[in-house]
Amino acid sequence: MNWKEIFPQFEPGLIEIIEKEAVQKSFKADEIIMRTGQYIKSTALVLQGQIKIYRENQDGGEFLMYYLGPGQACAVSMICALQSETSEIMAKAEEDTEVLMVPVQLMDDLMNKYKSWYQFVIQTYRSRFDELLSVVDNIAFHNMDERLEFYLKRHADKSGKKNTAGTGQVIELSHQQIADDLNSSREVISRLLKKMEQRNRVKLHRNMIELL
Amino acid sequence: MNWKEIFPQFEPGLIEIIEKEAVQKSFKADEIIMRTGQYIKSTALVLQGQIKIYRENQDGGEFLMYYLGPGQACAVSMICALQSETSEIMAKAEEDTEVLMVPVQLMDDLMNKYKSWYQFVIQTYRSRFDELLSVVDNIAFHNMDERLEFYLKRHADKSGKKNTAGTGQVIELSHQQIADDLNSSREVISRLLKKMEQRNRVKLHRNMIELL
DNA sequence: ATCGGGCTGTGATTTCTGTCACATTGTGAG
DNA sequence: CTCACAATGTGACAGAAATCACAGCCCGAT
Repeated sequence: MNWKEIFPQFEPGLIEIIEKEAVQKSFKADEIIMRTGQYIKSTALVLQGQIKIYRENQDGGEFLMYYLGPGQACAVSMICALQSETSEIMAKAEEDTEVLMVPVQLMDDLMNKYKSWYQFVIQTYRSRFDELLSVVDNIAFHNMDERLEFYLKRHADKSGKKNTAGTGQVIELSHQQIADDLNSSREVISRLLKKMEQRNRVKLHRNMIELL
Repeated sequence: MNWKEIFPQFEPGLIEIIEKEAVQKSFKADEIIMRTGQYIKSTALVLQGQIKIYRENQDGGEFLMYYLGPGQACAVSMICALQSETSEIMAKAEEDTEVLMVPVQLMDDLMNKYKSWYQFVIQTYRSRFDELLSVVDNIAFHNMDERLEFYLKRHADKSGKKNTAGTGQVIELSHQQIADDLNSSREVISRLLKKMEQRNRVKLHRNMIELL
């Protein structure tokens, strides 16, 4: 795949270095790309697919923070980079995904030499930071029903599937998967979805939710 | 006040520019330094005191995210900087505070010319990002009792007041103020504090809490 | 077709948190 | 000292969410 089209803003010299030093990797849907506590050896540039970034706690709970799509990169690894530290987050492939792994040793050098890389890093940080701010908003100020609506809308936007009639978006997830991402329980999500259906916001099917 | 001691890592050229272009400002305790929605004209470097950074929602709720102390800077303003945007956060002086205001127009230039500034920005982003991750942790995975303990410990560490015997830390806040910072209600905080007192974790006084 | 396992629906119960109402206490201004 | 007011204590209640228990349903493998 021609990754240069995904990052058209990169300068020729930068492209050359990445071409030489980076490794392309593939991940299947649901495969874990980076675990919490793992050492960070490279920064991931997403070429194709979607990656979900989670925060985990000690006793198995996980909480979805945001998505990374083509043209985006993992902010955490760009900065933790400098001092070979361990990851504070977990990354999981949402769909089959193609990723370009750039060794962290290059980070400092790229930052200094290539304006387009520097711009990219700054912009990545800014976006991720803003997204974290909305995440805080969501859990600090909103109940589960509103968080669920936000989750569904965002998922639909990111995965971009339409129903056959083209009249609405479609989400192919079980209630259990949604509950996991929101660090809630299946019953709560089922009940809230039922209420949403009664208000004509969604239509429920097995392993699939239609947004109206 | 000699601010160069607070930022000893800055290079001579950088110090010179800041000396020429930046303005020093004072804020009284509880004064609001930056409001949500306000245009960002400068980045704040904290010289003295403590600043609290809040996320606000539409209906008057506010939620404390983290503190900025001497030698630290507002990450948001360093990045929002580039495209003269409005602030996503609110900053309030916790104590009487001295701040150095650096015009945002300089940001790009400083980043390119001064390695020590670049390092500082990167490090600032990294720290703030990590702090936001713990914030998410806290509200996503913990109940109010644990969040309260975390809040008290952090406040005590940042303000650094000791009791007369020197046997513990002291927090000079009313229950209402704590409730506001945690986006909770006074009664809930009062009750949880009572429970903590029964477990000998704190000793309660008027406008003051002793950590044991 | 049927069997079994993963989804989904639903009631009952409990815990946590927010809200209202009101009593009590501490403290500083006069 | 006394008064006013802010801070704190507490009971009652409501709603959100987690948990447990179990029933019914869909769908693919055999």
